[in-house]
Amino acid sequence: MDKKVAGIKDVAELSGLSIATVSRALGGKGSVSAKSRKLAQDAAAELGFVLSYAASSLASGRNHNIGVVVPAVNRWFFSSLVDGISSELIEAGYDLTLYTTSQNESHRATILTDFLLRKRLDAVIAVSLELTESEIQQLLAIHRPVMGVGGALPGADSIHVNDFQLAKMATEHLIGLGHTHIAHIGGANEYDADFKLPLTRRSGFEVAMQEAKLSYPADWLQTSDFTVNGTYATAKGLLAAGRTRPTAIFAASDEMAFGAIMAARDFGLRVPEDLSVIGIDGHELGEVFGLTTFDQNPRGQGAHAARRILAHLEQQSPSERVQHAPLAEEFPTRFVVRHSTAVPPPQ
Amino acid sequence: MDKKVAGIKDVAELSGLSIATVSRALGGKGSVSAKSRKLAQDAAAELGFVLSYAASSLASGRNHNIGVVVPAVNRWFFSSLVDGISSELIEAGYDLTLYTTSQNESHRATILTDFLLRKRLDAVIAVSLELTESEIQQLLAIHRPVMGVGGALPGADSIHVNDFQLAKMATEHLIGLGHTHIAHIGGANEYDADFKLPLTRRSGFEVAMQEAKLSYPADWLQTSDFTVNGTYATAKGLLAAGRTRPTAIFAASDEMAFGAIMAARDFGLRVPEDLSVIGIDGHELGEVFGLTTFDQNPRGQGAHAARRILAHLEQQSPSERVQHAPLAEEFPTRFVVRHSTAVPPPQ
DNA sequence: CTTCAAATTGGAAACGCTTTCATGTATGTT
DNA sequence: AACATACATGAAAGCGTTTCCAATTTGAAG
Repeated sequence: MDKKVAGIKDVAELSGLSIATVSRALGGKGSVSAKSRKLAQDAAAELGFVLSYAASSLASGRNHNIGVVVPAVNRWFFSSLVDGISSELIEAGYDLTLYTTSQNESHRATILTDFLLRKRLDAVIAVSLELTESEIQQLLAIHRPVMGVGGALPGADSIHVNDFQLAKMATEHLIGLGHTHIAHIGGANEYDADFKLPLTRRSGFEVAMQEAKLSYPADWLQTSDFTVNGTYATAKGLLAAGRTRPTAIFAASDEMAFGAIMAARDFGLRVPEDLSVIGIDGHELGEVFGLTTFDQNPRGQGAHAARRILAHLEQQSPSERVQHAPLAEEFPTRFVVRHSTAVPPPQ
Repeated sequence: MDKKVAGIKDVAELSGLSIATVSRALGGKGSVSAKSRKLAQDAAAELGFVLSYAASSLASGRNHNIGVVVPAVNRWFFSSLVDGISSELIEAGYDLTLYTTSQNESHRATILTDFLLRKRLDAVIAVSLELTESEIQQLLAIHRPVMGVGGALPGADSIHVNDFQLAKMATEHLIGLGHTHIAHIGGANEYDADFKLPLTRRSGFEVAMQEAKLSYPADWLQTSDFTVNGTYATAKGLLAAGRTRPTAIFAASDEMAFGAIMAARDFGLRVPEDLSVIGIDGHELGEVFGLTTFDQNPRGQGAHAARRILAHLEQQSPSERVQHAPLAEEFPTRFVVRHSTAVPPPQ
């Protein structure tokens, strides 16, 4: 009984218009008189008709769908980015197709060929993901703009913060307060794969220390995963009683900083009186932890990236899109001083 | 110079096979001899050809794409769910299209008609989202299975935890320890829209208290948003000096519990010696906070929901899919006792 | 060496729109 | 009033697969 789902043809019939006009009316493309538009819309509503994306895409080459590739969604930084992207895309009437790479390293390749390339996407936003030049070329070859977030992508647009500088400034903040015993907890090497972010931040630390002519025991350069839990454990090792403790810790991310603060508390160390902690990120929990950090506003970065790529898309039709030189944009950060950092305790 | 992107026709030519056979070989549908398959695949690889989703979808009616609607991605619970869903879908070769509703209430309607219904999706997983019966019918009418997570959806499958029971048990845990002065911080009414979760958990608290013949001042029934920050502020009010303090707090979510713990610390209250705190969720930070909670494993829930819906999809072709009675499944939780709860302090 | 069922294959008709092109028609100009 | 211009509209040609159907091959069994 339940007939076939209504097609545009049915709408045309019911409204007394041609298929072409109905398409224009509903798709909002060509010029249609207000009267016809209403006619078409009413008929569509009556039939419960909606345009089929598949058919539209096939015919027009436009998908209204943007792919977002993130290492993981359940990490604050990435989910904030996705949130920012999502809000812009919905606004613009675009779908967002989400790909997570880190659950299974082997999926990474699959994702690219099987999903990204299958022409379902109009563009791709790759977060903290290192695509090879050839992968990018593949994408660009089928006229899909690519935008990197969290690091430069060879040959593609990108937006990122200056990780080296941030790390250096964070360290210098501690040095400026008078600290001379500073430790760093950075990302483990295994996380270096994408954009070498942990490495970059560590360099910032090292250079700042070096410039200040400060040295530190080798084991004050710790690594852990980027989680609170992982860093909590690491920091416990670092702060264990019976050894020389640093008076300040520069954590490569806010979540790591939280872990360090929690660990410090477990040892009865007060922050910042006994131990200063600084992070990088701008995590929402920074507030209750009173964490001093560099806010890099990932939500804003996501929104910005989305806007950039949308602007690019709206520009022209896919095939005649201009291929400008890749633009690597630096996203501004904000230094947020709270009360997790202070002058070191008196000797 | 860069010719048109290769189509299946080109592959057919290059491989010496017919279009039909190439389609079968690459799509993995009908039966194809091993020889032909290899021929087709080699030719496709040589031309850098991949099937077009749009065309495939149009012709087959299958999208290999599942929509996931969540209130927000940047909240631990939801992002964990999405993570679980994502990992299952990738495994199965399905795309995941993400919609977030809460950034702008007005988008909610748009999302449904403009996105969900436009036949781009094979199925929809709605998280903590209350669809009206008619909305669900629309979805089902176009043969799109719908699955609710976090609450029952009228007429659709769903998977959820028993919020009332959980809340009751959490409260009873505190009562069992000997607490008589128990406060509850639940979700604000404005968040009741979807599935009345805050309300349900509050009832669990109230019923448990009532059964134990315990009373409490009206203002020990606090509400806040579901965030750490928000609850931190709320808890500060609750624990403010110079008033009768509860000896235990049941927070409606782990994040709220963290906020309460942080607030307690600011007042110099030790957890659990001076104040017991219990939550619900199984948040990863529960570990470092030592939080006693009910782990409802959102990642697992997501994965489970994904598997269920995939099983449903693989079953038959969209149109002949059997319309079974809606199945509301209860997802198991795990009581995790850590050290945020203990017997109340001596009078 | 037949015979028959099962496996493979190719031709061609969908799938449901968008868009170009050509043709009117309303609007504005001098 | 005559002519140019912009807007509206319909017919029809794709868009790139999948899949039905019929034809052909293959393989096993007799």
